[in-house]
Amino acid sequence: MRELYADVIVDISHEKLDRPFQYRIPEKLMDILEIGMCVTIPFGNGNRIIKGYVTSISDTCNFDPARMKEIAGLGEKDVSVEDKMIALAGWIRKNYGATMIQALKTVLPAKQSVKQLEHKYVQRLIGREELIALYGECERKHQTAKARLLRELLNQEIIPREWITSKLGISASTINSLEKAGAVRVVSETGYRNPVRVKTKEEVPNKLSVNQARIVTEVMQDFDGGERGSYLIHGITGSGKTEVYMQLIQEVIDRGRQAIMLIPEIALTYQTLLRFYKRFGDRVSVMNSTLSPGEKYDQCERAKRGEIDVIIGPRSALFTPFPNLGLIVMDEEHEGSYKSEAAPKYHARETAFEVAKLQDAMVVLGSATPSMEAYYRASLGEIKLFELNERLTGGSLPTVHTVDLRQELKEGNRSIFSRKLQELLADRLARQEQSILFLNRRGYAGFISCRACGHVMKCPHCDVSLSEHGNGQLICHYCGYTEPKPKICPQCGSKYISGFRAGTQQIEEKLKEMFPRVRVLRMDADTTKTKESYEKILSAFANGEADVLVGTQMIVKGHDFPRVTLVGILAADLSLAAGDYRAGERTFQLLTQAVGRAGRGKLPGEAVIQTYQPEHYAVTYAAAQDYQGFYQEEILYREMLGYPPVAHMLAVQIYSQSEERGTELAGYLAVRVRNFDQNILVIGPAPASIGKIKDIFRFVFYIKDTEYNRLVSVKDMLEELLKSEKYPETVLFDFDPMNTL
DNA sequence: AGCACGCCGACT
DNA sequence: GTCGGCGTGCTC
Repeated sequence: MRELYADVIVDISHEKLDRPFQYRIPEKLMDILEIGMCVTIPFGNGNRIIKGYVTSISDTCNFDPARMKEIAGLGEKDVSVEDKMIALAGWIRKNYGATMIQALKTVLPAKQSVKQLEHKYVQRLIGREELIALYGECERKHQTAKARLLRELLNQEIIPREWITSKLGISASTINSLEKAGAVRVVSETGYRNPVRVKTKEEVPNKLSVNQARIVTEVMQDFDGGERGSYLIHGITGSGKTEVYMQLIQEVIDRGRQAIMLIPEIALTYQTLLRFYKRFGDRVSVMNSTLSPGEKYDQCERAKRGEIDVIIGPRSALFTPFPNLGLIVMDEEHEGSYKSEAAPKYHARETAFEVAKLQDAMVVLGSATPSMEAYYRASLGEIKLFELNERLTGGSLPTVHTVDLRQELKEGNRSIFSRKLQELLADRLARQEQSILFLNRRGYAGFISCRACGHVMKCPHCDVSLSEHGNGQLICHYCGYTEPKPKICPQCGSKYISGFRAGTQQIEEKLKEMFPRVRVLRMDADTTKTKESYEKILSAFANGEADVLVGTQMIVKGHDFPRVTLVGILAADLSLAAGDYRAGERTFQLLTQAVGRAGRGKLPGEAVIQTYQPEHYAVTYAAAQDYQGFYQEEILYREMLGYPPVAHMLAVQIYSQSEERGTELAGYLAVRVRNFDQNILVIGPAPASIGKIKDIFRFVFYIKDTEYNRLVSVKDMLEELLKSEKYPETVLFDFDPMNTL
């Protein structure tokens, strides 16, 4: 008979206990117990029974077997918010692959900072006379510790506990005995800091249009009927999705429930926040990556106590422990930043469905360019679809010109601006209207190569080309390695070594050559080191301090510029060249959103899409602003090749310091998968497309199957294998990866 | 966090 | 000697 052991974390909030303890699994639980389950265990010298959670199960014991205790039984589950959160961590671990500890860390706020901000105080409960009497008694009995504390309490009615234990050198047992005698009380006063100063609430619920109101009514009808559905609002930019979200949130609050508002990190601007503060006042709070762990913990505590009704934040806001959650809204649902980059690589959309299920809430997704996943689910009827087709401001969709760059070159135009774009730019400058030039950055960083021999300057630590920066330095965007730009080619000695000048800086320079008096603002990773500078550039442009805004990805999102009447997309198809299965989707989304930037105000807009592949469906449908058309064609392609969302995919990534060991392990794991299930499709292994980052070699293989759960069982098998045969390499799992590069 | 253990001064 | 307050350290 095989013995099994379980690692259990103890349900006591204290640093010293924040680690697993190993317990023997009793026979009756042998087949039932799973990772993530709640158990009761005897703990400490008194063997008092407390609650704990199973973080892993193994057949080896790492503790003196003679002293190891047995699990007492199963604990009650799903009562408190915490238990639901831990159940959620278990679900994440199972479906995305990670250790239970990692999963718990993503779901629960950092515990270590608890004691710093949850200030505990010792408060005097008895009157002055009584205190003096007690003090005298202690003095008489030579109870020095008590006497010291009581003397302090004579001057100060309430003293921070921390100060007592450190400065006065009095231990917990002394405080305890005084508490038992009824002389003092320990109170935990939590002085919360709201990270954003609360603005006064101005009641300005804008009147909803007929279409907007219809959505709210239908969703709330379902809700009141006891149905907890999922919804997708497909609304073009400017159609007023945010108003619908806010009204839904209000309705949910009116029913005594709380709401989570998910927003991509980059769109979490002060403007957006302000709208919510104005509507919900101090009942709304923000979660964001710039908050300290302590502040994040504060927010969770406030939510738990029912001091707030709404939380706004990026994907991590999903784990806010509301006592009575009613609604999760996910704006810009297609955004890639909703997928976690670190293990567990969970997707906030799928996780939101699970959170909603656990807490009896509903999910509302919204996007101008819905993800294939969301629209596919809608087509299966799993999600209710709403369309918002009209711009509230009355602005019309821009006229789009598609320019074939090959044709331009043939006709002798070697500039980065097509003749059409030049013409329209000149026209806008003359009319004093604003323009946006958008550079599709992917693979477009100005790399340096030799014109004589073709040698490309690469980072010695990572398998990527170095980019040129303004100051004559070459930099690696993965590890930050820099070196001076060489004068001659290190390969052949030719002096004709130079960059393809096409970064945002070069565009700015070219623009100034062409229109000497043009006022340009540039926005890219260089000019927006801080969040502040990002907002500063945007508001400067909104104030009309420049004629042209040049930038990458980030200018496409958020922010409304009513005076922009021209958008130029300089190289539309560079993201198509990336060659992974989401390239078409990403390109379509980027182009649609970029085009949508033009003509947001009263003036009609125009857009120029410059491309080498004008016939590509992602380009043509984006130019026509035709989401349906794009979806139909793209889903066909996904179906044919068995890609998500029609089928599912698991990327197994192997990171190793040694090239041979990495290759060997990747090969071995792939073979094990093939043997595990003959019918499953395994692709690879191969070195990752960036084969080396910071001197760590990267390998990857892919597994495809129509059933997600089959991939989960493959992952379980590999996790088991990796645990029993300890390897120094890191293996990560990525389900339905966002990119396969 | 809670509990036992062991040290040390005080008192029968 | 023993009683009891009080700090220390451990908990599978």
